[in-house]
Amino acid sequence: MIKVLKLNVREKEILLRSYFLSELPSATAVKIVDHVTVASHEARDPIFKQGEKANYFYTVLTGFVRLFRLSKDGREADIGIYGPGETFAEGVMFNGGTHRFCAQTAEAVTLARYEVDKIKQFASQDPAIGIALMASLSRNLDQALECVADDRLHTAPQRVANFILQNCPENANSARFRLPFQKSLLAGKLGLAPEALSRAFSALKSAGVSVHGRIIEIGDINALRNF
Amino acid sequence: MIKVLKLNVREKEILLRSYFLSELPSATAVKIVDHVTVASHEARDPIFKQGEKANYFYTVLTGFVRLFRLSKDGREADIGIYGPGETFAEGVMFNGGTHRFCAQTAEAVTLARYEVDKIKQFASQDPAIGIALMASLSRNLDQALECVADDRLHTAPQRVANFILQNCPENANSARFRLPFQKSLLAGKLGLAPEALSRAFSALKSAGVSVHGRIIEIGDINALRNF
DNA sequence: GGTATTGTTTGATTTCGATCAACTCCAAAA
DNA sequence: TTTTGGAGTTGATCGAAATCAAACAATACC
Repeated sequence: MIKVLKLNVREKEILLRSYFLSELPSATAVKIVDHVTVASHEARDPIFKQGEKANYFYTVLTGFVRLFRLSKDGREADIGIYGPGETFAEGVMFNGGTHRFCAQTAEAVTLARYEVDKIKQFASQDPAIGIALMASLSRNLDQALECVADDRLHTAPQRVANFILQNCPENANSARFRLPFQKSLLAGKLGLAPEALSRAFSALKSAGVSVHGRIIEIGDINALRNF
Repeated sequence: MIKVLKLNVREKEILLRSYFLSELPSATAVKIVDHVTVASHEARDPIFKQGEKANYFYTVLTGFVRLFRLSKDGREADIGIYGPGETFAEGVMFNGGTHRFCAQTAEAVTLARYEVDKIKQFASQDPAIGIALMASLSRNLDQALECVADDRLHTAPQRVANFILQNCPENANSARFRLPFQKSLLAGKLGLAPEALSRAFSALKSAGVSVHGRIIEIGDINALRNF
């Protein structure tokens, strides 16, 4: 069940700090925010399906969203997980207006929705909007290319190590953080079966990684870099 | 060895028909073309390396270019092959000005080079230029996501079948075409070792695919779709 | 034309991760 | 408290593709 609402103050703030809108002069950003609607989704809700006409693209306000391809035989492959402040499906503005992938909430989620037609119109008038959109597209493109390279070069434990390192500070040599979502979601993001993720965590014990529920502790960050 | 030259008439035409510039009103496209330089590369030339400062992005005029990640231990993973009319590395305009990947020619190649600073300036004045760049970014983003999904969902023979189908007409049920580049390059593009590509072609014999050098013949396109 | 070099195929072996099945753990509901 | 269901782990097996090695084909070079 989706509920469509107006933005509250808190949501406006998140949105203005998002990767997309934070690139813009604040007057421009505020103007765009005025045309945004908020959609509130329950866990496991479909947001759109591949093949559907695309009327919106989205920025996540709270929660996490899973973008995936559904194959003929019903299997799903994740191609991206998007969290607060991240924008997804902006590509539909330029690829014929049809969604190429499915999107689903991983949990309860609130989304900011941009109407494709309106934003297109804004972008054709103000170059700054195009530039902000390009920054978002570039970011997503880099992440996708990074993902291909990571899949092709690294084993499961190495990919998990890379993910952990992205959540560690640069300077310190030990760290601890909490996974922001379920392990099964992380497994999908890394292109692994849940069993393989579990085994990868076990393999990383020898590199000083210990896992308690969603809490990850890293004893020696440098050791992990060379795993 | 790189040679930098001015554009000749033929090259101008290819460029104006490229995915990037063909989105623009022709007056605008011509203005941009005036600021383009041409670089002529030999086979196996590096174009740029990951970590380098990025002064240009590129459209291929002739030949094929390989974009890849180089891992710590010296292995390479292809993340994209770009041919005539295709633009690559436009992302550097928005990600801090550093190349995240390596690019190398697969054979003798001529490239159109866009100066990042100049195009940024143009884009900040004319919204149409930003829109054309977004179209190019979207295209590359979609391809990258498609690649992740294909890697994760399909076996080697299925990925090869998909590639073949992309080079077949929609309507007919048999076809024949010539690979535009070496099989080893195709293997890399599909994330396979050359041996695996060879074996995949063998496996596709049973689906009516026969290979003679670079010539691929498909007896029953529909059969291939369900492989 | 012959020879070196590079690209491709084929065979044997190994490794990684998927899959299937059983079990543990935890949390929410009755 | 007991029960139920979902998430995660562990074990055993299987299959796909990498790797290593060698033969073979095609091409460029002298």
